Amino acid sequence: VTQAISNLSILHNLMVELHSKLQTQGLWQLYSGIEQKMIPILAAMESFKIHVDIEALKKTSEMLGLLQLQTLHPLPKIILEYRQVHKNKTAFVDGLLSCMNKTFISTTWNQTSTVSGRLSAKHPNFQALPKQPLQISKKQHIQGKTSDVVTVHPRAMFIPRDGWTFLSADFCQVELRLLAHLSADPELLRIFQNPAIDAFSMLAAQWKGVSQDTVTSEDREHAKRIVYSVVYGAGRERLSAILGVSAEEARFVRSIMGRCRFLPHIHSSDWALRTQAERQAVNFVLQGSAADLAKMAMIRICSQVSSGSHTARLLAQIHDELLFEVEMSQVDQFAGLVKKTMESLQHNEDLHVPLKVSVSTGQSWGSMIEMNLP
DNA sequence: CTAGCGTCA
DNA sequence: GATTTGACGCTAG
Repeated sequence: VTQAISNLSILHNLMVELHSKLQTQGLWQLYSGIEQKMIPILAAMESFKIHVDIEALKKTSEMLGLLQLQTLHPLPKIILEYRQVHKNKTAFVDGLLSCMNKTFISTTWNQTSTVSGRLSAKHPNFQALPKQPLQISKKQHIQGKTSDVVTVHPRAMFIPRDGWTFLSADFCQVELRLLAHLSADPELLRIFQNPAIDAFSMLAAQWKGVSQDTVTSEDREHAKRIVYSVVYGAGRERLSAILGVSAEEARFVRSIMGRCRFLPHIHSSDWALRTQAERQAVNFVLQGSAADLAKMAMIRICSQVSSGSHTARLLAQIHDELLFEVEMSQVDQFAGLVKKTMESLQHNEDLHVPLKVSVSTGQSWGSMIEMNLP
């Protein structure tokens, strides 16, 4: 009973406090007259059931699923397609055109706009151009079955100047490797010790129960999504302990290079805020450390270029990927330099896991082919 | 799950 | 009538 009285007393104090706050802001009327009265109404609404005609739903779903081709109405498809086409046009054609300067673009790179230390790009956002070609059906005549398909590949629009070629260098599974290093998980470390293994392909193969060389790029991408979801979401509790994230009294975390992120809600009593801060903490350590590595790679490579005979230019950074433009005659040599410099960051930073870099070249950013390097 | 930017409604 | 916002599109891990 005394407990109940004490609780009531707390409630009362809260009420008085809230009342005065609302009143001073002129919100009391709104609160008591409208919002408070809404509560039981909404509660009732939520407890009621609105019945669904399952058969009709199934039929509808079937109809829409059958691409609602020329049967019934062509309009919905046309609208949906129009929206997609229009969006693609505005985003990847008009958007690009508005950034054009004669025959080229040069995007703006933000150095201080992310919490993790990553770069961001705008005008255009070179880091978010579609990877896969977009397919849009061109003219779907109302009667005719002529479905002309036009495919547009935004990345293929970017080409090197005459006599030069694109060369891109990619840190393979960089955040996962950093996780292996920072967590010192023996299983993960063992996987990465073998340079021939592609961790995501392996996991995809296990996941779907097929042999590893039948894994499609979609399967691999799927496995990758799942792995990162687990690492940054479900695996949070175990990970935060391993990465020493929440154990500390400190209200911030650091990347391998000491970049830090403050997490004011890490000890919040609000579950949503606190768990979000925990996920952000785990993510920051890995994403921020990966950003550190990428930036160091950029610095080291560019310094070698400017002090040597190479004429290569760094055109863009897509987080774990560096895109260069290289004179044809220097491609092979430069490829070796880039790969070596990037992979040697392992030793410079005393990582307990090897770094792997894959290098590809091409005559457009949409058609890069991996090089075979030692 | 975590980071961004750009396009709508 | 113009301007701001939240959802979703794409990217990266």
